[in-house]
Amino acid sequence: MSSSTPAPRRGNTRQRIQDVALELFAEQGYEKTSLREIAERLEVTKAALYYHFKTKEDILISLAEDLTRPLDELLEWGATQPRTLETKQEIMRRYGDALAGAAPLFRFMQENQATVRELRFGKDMKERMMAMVELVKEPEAELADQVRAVAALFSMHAGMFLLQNLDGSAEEKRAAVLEVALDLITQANSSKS
Amino acid sequence: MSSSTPAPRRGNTRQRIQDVALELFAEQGYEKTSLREIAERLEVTKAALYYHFKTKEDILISLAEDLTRPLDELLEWGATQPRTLETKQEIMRRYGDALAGAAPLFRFMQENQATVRELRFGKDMKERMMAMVELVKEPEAELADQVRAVAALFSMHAGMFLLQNLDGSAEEKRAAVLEVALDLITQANSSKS
Amino acid sequence: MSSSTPAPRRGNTRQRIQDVALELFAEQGYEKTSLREIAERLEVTKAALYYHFKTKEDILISLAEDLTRPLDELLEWGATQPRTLETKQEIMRRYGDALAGAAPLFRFMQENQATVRELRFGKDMKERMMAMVELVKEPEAELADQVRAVAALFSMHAGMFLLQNLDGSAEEKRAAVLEVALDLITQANSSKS
Amino acid sequence: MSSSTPAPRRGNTRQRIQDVALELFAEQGYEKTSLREIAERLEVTKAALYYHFKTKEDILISLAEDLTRPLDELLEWGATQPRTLETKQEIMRRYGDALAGAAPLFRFMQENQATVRELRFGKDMKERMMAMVELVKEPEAELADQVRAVAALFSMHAGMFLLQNLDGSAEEKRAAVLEVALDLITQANSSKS
DNA sequence: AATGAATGAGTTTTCATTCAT
DNA sequence: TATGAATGAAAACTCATTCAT
Repeated sequence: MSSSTPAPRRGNTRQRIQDVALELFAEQGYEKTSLREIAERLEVTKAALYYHFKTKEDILISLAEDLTRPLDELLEWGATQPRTLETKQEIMRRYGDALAGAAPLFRFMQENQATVRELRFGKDMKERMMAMVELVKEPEAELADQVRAVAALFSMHAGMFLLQNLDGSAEEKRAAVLEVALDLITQANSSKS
Repeated sequence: MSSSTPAPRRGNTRQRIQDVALELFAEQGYEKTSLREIAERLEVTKAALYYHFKTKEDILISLAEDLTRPLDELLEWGATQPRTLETKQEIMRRYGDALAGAAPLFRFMQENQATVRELRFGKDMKERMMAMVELVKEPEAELADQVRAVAALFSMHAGMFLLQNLDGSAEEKRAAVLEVALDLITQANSSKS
Repeated sequence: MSSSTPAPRRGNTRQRIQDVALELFAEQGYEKTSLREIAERLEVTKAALYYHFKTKEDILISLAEDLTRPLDELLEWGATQPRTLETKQEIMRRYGDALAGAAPLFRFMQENQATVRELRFGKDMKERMMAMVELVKEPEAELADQVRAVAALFSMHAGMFLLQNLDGSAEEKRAAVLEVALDLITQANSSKS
Repeated sequence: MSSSTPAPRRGNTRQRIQDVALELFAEQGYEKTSLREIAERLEVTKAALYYHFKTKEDILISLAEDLTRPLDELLEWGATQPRTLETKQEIMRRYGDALAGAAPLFRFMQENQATVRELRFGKDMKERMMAMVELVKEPEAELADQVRAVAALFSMHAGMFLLQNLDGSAEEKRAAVLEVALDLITQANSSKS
C-alpha cells in the first residue's frame, strides 16, 4: 500500500526463517540443525517458527520447492520442444543456470539425500533426474549413450563442489563444465544406432 | 545344526555391529538411526555396543575406514606408476572395482555427506577425490580437460545409484559406465596442448 | 483457598527448582541427586528443569552464588574498614550471621567440597576463606596467630554441624561459638610481635 | 615365608587398588570416580577389581577403616587414662599424629561427607568426634569451654587444608596448629566452674 | 588371579511440538 | 505476530555388576 519495498523487519520473517534454515541445513545437515538454533540466530523464539511453519519438515519442504520449481519448469518446457540436438543443448544450458541460481540449495539436497529421500518428493527427485535424462538422450540410445547423458547431468553437479578447489574464475569453470556436458550430450546423440 | 543354544555369540559381535549399522545407516541415514535400533536388531543391549565402540561416531568411522582403505591403496599404487594413458585407464578400472566392492558403503557416504564431512576425514574425502583427479589428468591440462577427469570419476559414482533405474544387466551397465569414463579420460589426455 | 485448579504454576518455578534442589542436594549430595528426583518432587517434567537451567551444574552454581554473594559483600565491606580489633570482631559477628542465614547451603557446600571444588569458584572458595583470614589477622602475625585466625573461622563452621549434638538452646550455642571465635581473634591480635 | 618384602607385583594388587582408589576418590570425589578409571590406571580390567572387593563401596569402606582404626585406638587409649590435663594434651598430640599419618584419607573423608555419611559408620564418624570431645573437655564444662574443645579438634582439621596456602615449613605449621589446639584445651579446662 | 563380553538400570541432555496469553 | 512455559519421547552414554572361562 505504501512503498514497494516493505519495511525491512515486517512480514519478512517467513523469508528470514527460510534463509537462516537453508544456511544452517547446508552447513550442518538437516538433522543436526535444531529449531532452537534457527530461532536463536533469528533472535526470535522457537514458538515463532511455528507461527510460520507447521513443522520442521515444512521448512525443509518449502525450501525444496524453491529448488524443484525451476526444475519442473525446465522439464515442462523441454517436453514441449522439438527433440533436436539444439533443444537438448539448450536444456543443458538452462539446467546449468538453474543450478547456479540455487547453488546452496542444490548442494544441500545433494549432501542430505538420505534425509530428503523420505520427504515425499525424494522419489520425485530421482524421477525428475530420470525425466531430465529422457529429455537429453535419444529415445532408443544404447547403454553407453544413456550413461553419457547421465554423466552430462552429473558433471554439472560435480562442478558445484569439486571444482571449487580447481583454479580459474567461476565463469571460466562454469563454461568449462558446460562445454564438457554439451560434448557428452552431443556424443550421446550422434551414434548411428 | 550343531549347537542348540539360542546364539553362540562368539567373538564376532563387533563385526555384526558393523554390518547391521551399515545396513541401517544406508537405509535411513546416520542421524536417524539410533543405537537402540541397532542393538535391537542384534538382540543385544545398547551397552553391548558401547563395549565394542566408544561412541556412535566410532562405528561410523570404523565403517568409513573400510571404504577409505582401498581408495588409499589405489592412490598409493597410482603414485608409483608411470603417468601413461594406460595407467590412467587402469586406475579407472580399479576405481570401478573398489566402488563395486564397497557399493553400499559408498552409497552411504554419498548420501550422508553432510554428516561425514565433520568426521575428520571428510575434508580428506574431498582431498582424496582431488588426488584421484590429479592421477588421471594431464599435469597442465586445460580446464575443460580437468573437468573431463572429474566427470569421469563422478560418472562412476552416478552409475551406482541412478543407473539402477535403467534397464540392462548389472554387468552391462558397469561396462557401459566404464566405457564412458575411459572415453572421458582418453579425451582429457589427448589434447595437443 | 481462592483458586481450585491443581497448581497455579506461576513465574516462581525457577525459585521452586532451587529450593527443592538445595534440599535434595543437602540431604543426599549433589551427585546422588538426579534431575528425575527433583522434577518428580516438583511435579514437573525433567525437560521443564532444562527450560530454567541449562545444565544440572547450572542449578548448583545458581545456588552457590546465593552463598557467595553475602560472603563477598562481607569481604568488600571489611576491606573498606579500619583494621582495628573492633572491626575484626564485627567481621566475625557478621560472618556468623551470614552462616546462620544460609545454613543449609553452607552445610551443603561443606559436605560436598569434592564436587564444589571443580565448579570454577571452588578455588575461589578457598581464596575467599584466605581473604577472610587476611581481614581478621595482623598483617605480620606469627604463625600461631595466623592459625588462631583460621581456627576462629572454622570454629564457626564446626559450630554448624557438630554442636547440634550438644545441649543448650540454639541461641546459647551461637553465642558460645561467637564468644570463642572472638576470643581467638582477640588473642591473635594481641601478641606484642 | 621367603623374604619379608614380597615380590613387587605379587599379591599386592589389593593394596594397589586401595592406593589408586584413594588417590582418585580424593582428587575427584567418590561418585565421580568410576571403577573403569581405577582399573585403567592400574592396567587391569574392571572385573579384576571384583576379585578383590565385592563392591565399589567395599573399597571405600576398606579405606575408611584405615582411618577409623587409629582413631578408635586413640579413643580406647584415652578411655583408660586418668582425665588429667596432661592426658588431654597427649591425646591432642596423638590426634595430630593420626591426622598427619593419614592425611589424604582424612582430607577425603572431610570433602566427601555427604557420601560417607550414608556409609554405616558415617553416624559413627560424628559419634567418634563427639567421643573425642568428651575425652578432652571437663565433664561439666560450660558451653563456651565445650566449644573450645570442639574448636581445638577442628582447628587441626582445618590446618590440613587451609594452611597449605600459608607460608612456613610443614613442621612449623604443624607445631603452630598444635600449639593453638593445646592452648584451647588448656583454656577449656581451666575455668573455675 | 584375572579377563572378555555383556547387562540392566540409570543418567544427563536434546528435540520437536503445544498452548494459553 | 509473537512469547513463556512446559511436555513427551527419545537420544547417547555411563556405571556398577555378573559370569563363564
